Amino acid sequence: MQGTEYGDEDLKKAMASELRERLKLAEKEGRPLRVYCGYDPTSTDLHLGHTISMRKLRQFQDLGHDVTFLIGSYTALVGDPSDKNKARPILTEEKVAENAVTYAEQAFRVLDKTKTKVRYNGEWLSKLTLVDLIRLGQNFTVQQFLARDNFANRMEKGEAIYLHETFYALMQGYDAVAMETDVQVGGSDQLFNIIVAGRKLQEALGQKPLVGIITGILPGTDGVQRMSKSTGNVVPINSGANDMFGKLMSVPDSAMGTYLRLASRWSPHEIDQMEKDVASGALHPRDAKMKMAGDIVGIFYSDEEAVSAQENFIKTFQQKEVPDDIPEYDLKDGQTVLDVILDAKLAPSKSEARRLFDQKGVRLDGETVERGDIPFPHAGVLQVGKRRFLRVK
RNA sequence: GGGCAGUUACCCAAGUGGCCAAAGGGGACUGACUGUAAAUCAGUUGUCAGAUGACUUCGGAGGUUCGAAUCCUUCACUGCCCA
Repeated sequence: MQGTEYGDEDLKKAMASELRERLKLAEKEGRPLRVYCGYDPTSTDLHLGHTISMRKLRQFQDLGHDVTFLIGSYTALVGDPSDKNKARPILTEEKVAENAVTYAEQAFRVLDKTKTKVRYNGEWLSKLTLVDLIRLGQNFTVQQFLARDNFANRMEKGEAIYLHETFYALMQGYDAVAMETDVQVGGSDQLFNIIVAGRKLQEALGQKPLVGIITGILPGTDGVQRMSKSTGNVVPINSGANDMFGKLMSVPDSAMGTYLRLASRWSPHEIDQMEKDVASGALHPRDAKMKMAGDIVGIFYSDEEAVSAQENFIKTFQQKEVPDDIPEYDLKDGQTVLDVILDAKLAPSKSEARRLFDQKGVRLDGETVERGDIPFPHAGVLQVGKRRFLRVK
């Protein structure tokens, strides 16, 4: 039950003991537990936040259980109201299908491909009739839904709560039924969907209610808000080791503990020790964060790549040197510095580029370029801001 | 179906005829500093133009006015109350 977050001790105890029971039962029946976690393909890229539950799945997998990576092809059409204070725009079926393809593939950076079942919940949800849906709805009261945090908040603020949003929990609950789930993994924002909807529906339909494994929620690079694409604070898992390392280094110190606990490979004991060392001054906070970044990068890439990402980072940001692999650009006749910046998309508009010059944010081979309307002086490395580099030839 | 309130830039939000390219906050970006793309401090944050200039923007479309984010008409959307 490591790294779990129920927000309620009693619930946690109950779930832990149910899990023990369930394990015993499964052993008696000589079968592994059926474990799943669902992911709605609402964007093309998975980020670190998604992987917290995936790593839990991986643990079950390593222990020999039967793990399903469920792609919420149907639930994505509705949009989960859980993590929102706003209704999510409804995706088209084509978009969902397109996203779904890239999802599983990225998931295998964490999960064992040979032991993972990939399924789509459209498989059974598309077959439900209106009557079926109504029957499912009979198991819940409106009050139960209105009591949920997110709905209650929106209610209070006078924001719209659409009727279709309430279907989401029913759909997810039905997933559990369709797969005869023993264990469902999900973030604490899924508490209602898992513990209330899933368990209730299973019971109502004559199954043993599932055991919910509720993981903590990873904050984004701002260190406060939940990691989510729409907030723009994500650490993508597919953007390269260097980028991932850098993004992890930009996480504020205050969120380091959460990151270590949820996303690193260290045991709680090792993490406690690390925090003690930082507190006592034995370990520099910057170095602790580097260790953290290196470890997490190592999970998705390799430890070698993590080391080189770290070297790259030190070079670029601590010693302010030019990183190794940077894009190249062929200078054309008569181009000004401004032209090059716009053409290479180092700035989105002329006005913005001009501001960068005013703010001394443009350098060529380390020398500040004061204005953009001059012909490009000479070949060299053009740096815009801290992070954008271009080798101009 | 009726009544009332609302829709402002990436997000929240002020502005109720000219002093509005539009306060404030968040975010983002840049710089300084540093322990890092952390923290802190300062600046920038519609587009275009060799400055004080031009153009587009305040839900959509029309209109009144010398002049509209602000007034009127209409349409769309949201909330609340009544049914």
